Amino acid sequence: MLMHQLHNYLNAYASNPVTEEDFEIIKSHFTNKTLRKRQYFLEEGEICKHFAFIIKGAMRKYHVDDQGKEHVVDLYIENWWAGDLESYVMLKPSIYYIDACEDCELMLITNESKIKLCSQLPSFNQFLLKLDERNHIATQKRITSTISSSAKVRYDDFASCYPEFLQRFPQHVIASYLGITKETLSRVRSQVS
Amino acid sequence: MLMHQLHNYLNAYASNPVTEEDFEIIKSHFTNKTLRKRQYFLEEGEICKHFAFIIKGAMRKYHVDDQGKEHVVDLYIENWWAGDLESYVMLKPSIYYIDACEDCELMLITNESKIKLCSQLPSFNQFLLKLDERNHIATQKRITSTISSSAKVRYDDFASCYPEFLQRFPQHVIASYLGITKETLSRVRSQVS
DNA sequence: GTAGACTGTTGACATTTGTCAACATTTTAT
DNA sequence: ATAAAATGTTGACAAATGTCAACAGTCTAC
Repeated sequence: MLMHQLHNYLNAYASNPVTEEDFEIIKSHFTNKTLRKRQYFLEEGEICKHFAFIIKGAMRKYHVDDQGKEHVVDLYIENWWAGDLESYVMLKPSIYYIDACEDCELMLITNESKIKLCSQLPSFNQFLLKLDERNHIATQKRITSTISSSAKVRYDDFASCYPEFLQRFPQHVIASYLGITKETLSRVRSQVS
Repeated sequence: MLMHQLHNYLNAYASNPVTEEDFEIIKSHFTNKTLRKRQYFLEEGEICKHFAFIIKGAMRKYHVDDQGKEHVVDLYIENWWAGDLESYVMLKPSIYYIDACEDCELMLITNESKIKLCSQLPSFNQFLLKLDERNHIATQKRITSTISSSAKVRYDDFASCYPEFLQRFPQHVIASYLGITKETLSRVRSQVS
């Protein structure tokens, strides 16, 4: 049963293990969903009603600008969370698309369920705090890298930090995530490090 | 007494107001500090023992690369928090500098105090969660802008989003925050919007 | 199995941004 | 009061990256 993957994941971040009973409570707040490759989880203009815990598969979040160009903002694989927080908590129409880059198995949770879970289980609340912390740190690093480094250095950093992502996402998606064109990425890759 | 500014700030983010008694508890976990312009709050290699709530003044966080160049990662003014989360929670030497861009009055809190406060007062925990949420959303927008837009558009967005910052920080600091040189910013500013 | 989409590479050239140097003003320290 | 540091602008040129077009290989849907 794939559900236990979330249990393992929670335990990896909790200060003390999540009991079976607590996990039953947690489980009851989630629903399951599968997505085929290239299907949307969220489209621009929609409200992001659920956050998705990825059991299996890969997804990306991107923004389409006024010239119709896609800009990849986030990449997700197993054990990550996908969603648009601003839309989720403020009930605002999202400016992002989220779609599946591989067939996906997801566990979904609404904001109401999340809030209920947080008040019911302080450990779940703590877990979310830690997650935000970790996310904040990673994002800070990404910004530092984006404003400080050349395309080549950014790619090399990305490749050493997330080697698995190179196998899971096509190059033009990674290029967009790094804020460069697919042509520049192709050229940068052919240079020796 | 400047302390009440923190109280107001907490109330602005709490789902229900913080009582006087609760605020006394909160206050007891903070210490005061003043910084003169250009003094360091944190230097590279140090562990960030405190987070600072800014009562008055302006600060910046920056990274110095191998070529000795400064890259501004964050700008802070009144009612913002300054610190390096990664160093703070993991007790790792920081790679950042944080210094005062104006004379500052700060309220400091250690990580132990923060943790204690969170378990003592669930409302303080909730408050931090909301703050992280808000921060996450702002950071997401910054990344979207950085990877998607030209120097001119990034500056215009910044100027309309944080007009006050233009008055409080010198141009070369803002340029660095936007990931461009001061010369490019100077040229971009002289173009009509 | 075939047509069309998706992916990745390369070349020629354009555009954006950076680099370096010079200079003028303003602010700061003594 | 004065020298030094910080700030902001401009010009000439260089480097990085983007744009557009052509092409080839792979995957996908029917």
